[in-house]
Amino acid sequence: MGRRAVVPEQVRAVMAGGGRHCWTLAELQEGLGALGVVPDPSTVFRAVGRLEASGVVRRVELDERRAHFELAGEHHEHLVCDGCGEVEAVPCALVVTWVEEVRRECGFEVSDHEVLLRGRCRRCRRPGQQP
Amino acid sequence: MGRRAVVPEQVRAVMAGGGRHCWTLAELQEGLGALGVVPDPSTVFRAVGRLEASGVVRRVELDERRAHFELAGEHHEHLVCDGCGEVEAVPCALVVTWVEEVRRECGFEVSDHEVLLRGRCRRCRRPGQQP
DNA sequence: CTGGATGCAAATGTTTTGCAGCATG
DNA sequence: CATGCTGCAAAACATTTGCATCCAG
Repeated sequence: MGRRAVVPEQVRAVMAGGGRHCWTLAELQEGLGALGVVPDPSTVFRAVGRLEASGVVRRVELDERRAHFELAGEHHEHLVCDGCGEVEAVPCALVVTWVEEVRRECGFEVSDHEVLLRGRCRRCRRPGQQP
Repeated sequence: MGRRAVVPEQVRAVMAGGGRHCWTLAELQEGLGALGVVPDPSTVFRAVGRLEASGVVRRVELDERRAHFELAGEHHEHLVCDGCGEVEAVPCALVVTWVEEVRRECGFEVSDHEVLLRGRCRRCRRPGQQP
């Protein structure tokens, strides 16, 4: 019964394959285009919505203008470079201690965290390469 | 020469006075209304823009739907409660050590940070008060 | 047939800009 | 006067929804 959903799996493939840590809807659509698929924006929107509901994809609060998503299994903290705008990632580890302290001192039960660090990446810190 | 800008200072007053940690443009306009001023949304937008440019106000990436702002001097980390939606704040301290480690291990020079913790606040953890 | 995914178009909500008017120095 | 803030209106932009269609079981 019903039609089989194909776009969500393609979106997942794009996110797993690309050299990007987090994706906007437009970037996902562009990535799908590279696979020869050109779905409607609303279809991408709904596909990501389903992936998010099923826990495969995670919403990331990175930029207040557009939504960003990443694969849920790949959670990491984000380093946004003021120079080139690239988004690096580092695995989250130290945050755990911070979370503990918040629970103890504020009575706040943390279930999810997001760390955003802005600054200059190694490349942009090298002189002669500033954008 | 020129007209003296009045709205930016009023916006600043609202942010300094209210019991809120960060403000959307709409919330700022509402706050201004409580002071008897009802400027146009675009005026609030430009006022915040000026305050941000002059370093008085800081943009906070909290929700991807609307922009949030806080007073630059009052930076803190944010605790967003999944229950009531309230935004608490804790002063940032431990983040410094984390920042150090990122610089050392990733070569990333951090100039700004933002920590977002989601979970349940003390009140919402108490049974019988879940929204 | 039936249920669900998809495309198209339009609604929504917020941010952003263009332009004319006006107040202030 | 000349500068630059302000309001009004509209544009721009991304998200979200309604509806008709199409496809697989």
